[in-house]
Amino acid sequence: MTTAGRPRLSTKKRPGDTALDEILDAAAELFTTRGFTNTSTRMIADAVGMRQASLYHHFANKDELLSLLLSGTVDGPLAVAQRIADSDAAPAVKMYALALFDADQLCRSHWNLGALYLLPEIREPRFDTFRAHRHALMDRYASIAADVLRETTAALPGTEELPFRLVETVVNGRADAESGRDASGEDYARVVAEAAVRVLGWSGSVDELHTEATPLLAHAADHVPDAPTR
Amino acid sequence: MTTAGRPRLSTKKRPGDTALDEILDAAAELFTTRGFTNTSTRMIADAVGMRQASLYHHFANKDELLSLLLSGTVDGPLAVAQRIADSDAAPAVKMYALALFDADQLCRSHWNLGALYLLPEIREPRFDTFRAHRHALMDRYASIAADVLRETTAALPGTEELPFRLVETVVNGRADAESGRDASGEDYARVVAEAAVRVLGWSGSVDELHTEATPLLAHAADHVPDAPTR
DNA sequence: ATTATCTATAGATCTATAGATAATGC
DNA sequence: ATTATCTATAGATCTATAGATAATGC
Repeated sequence: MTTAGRPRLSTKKRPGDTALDEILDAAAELFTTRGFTNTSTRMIADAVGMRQASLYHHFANKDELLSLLLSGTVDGPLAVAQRIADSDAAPAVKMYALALFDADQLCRSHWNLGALYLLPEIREPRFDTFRAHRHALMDRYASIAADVLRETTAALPGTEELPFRLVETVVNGRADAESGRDASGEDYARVVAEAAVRVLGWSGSVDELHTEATPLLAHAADHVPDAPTR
Repeated sequence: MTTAGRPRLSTKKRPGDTALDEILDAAAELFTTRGFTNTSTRMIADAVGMRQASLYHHFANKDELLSLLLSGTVDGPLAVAQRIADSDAAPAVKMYALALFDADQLCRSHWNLGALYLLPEIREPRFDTFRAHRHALMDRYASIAADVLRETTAALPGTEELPFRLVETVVNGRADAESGRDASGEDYARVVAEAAVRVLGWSGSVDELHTEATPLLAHAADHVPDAPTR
């Protein structure tokens, strides 16, 4: 049982139900490790096992490929952040839960998709709807962080930016690990989530936070179209 | 009073005593904002005010330009880290001082030079002497962090990676600020340095740390060829 | 007939080299 | 004579389109 269309010269090399999924998998690997401009459509085609020109049957241009990957990674976290913010949990629990969810997702995705945020190319105007979504997520973090700070001792202005930045560091850790460095412990996500509340001056028990965050997350992450794990 | 050689068609557009300095200034701006492969030698030449081919009188190839910028940014911090590690200050003071020095330098450099570390291209083997230097710096951080952790309550494994990662976040903050987001408070460096000891469970006074770190830094940073501020 | 691939290639880059030119320095 | 620029261009890409081909679906 094959499908319609002329057969490929090469056998299947990538996971995915559709040709576009196979292409996105290869593009994710190459864009995150080599960068966007430094990855040619020929390299993607070779990694998929089809001819360079054949790619264009599945998308309009190279930019669209990056856009598809980007939109798959922000929408989930943003929806989860919204639900966590709307819950009636304590601020520290919200902060911990949000950081844990995002850090965990960044740790577990098959390719280091968070590294796409670091690509210089996404600062060009054609990607600014993506950047707007990402800034909305940053604002959620800052708002919850400010709530936590109100309950602890005075901190320097700018401290509310730290939790979001800490979560982002998962990306750097994975990138360095891939270029020949020992992997940062298997649950670096918990390290980051704990740090996110510690930098806000929260000094209570993290085990308790974790216990409270778990059911909150189970609810918030329910039915949310999360980023592809592979 | 001009100099030897055929005159340029354009007037001087960049700071620098030599043509190479002018070129490096333009390359620093373009590589940090647009990326390496996505910046053509023609763009650099236009930004300097000379012809594309004329650039090659001052360096052998585009890679060398990036190498020159990279080596200017790690050597200073590594030397300072060495002197701080060799001092007899308390571990928390060392950690705070090191983080403050690096974060401050990353904040103040004319262009966001730390963003060069995030370029995917530097993972290619031709840049691995740079990566080795950078890993040496990471090891210094981890070693001092481990000393601090030994004096505080037990933490999850992997926690000793956090101070280095926190310092790196200065780069992300500046990059986001440049693409149209409010600048993170003027002394974000102090926020980061404080966070670096807080995530290690250190709960004493940061003002005291700062007071002790200042003379240590004055000595450690003395006669060190630091990164170009402009 | 429709679909998904293939081959071939146009047109636009981009890096780096070759050789001419216009200054200063001796 | 030496230096730093210039003009011109070779050779190697790279993206995207045009049109042929080999399957399935009806």
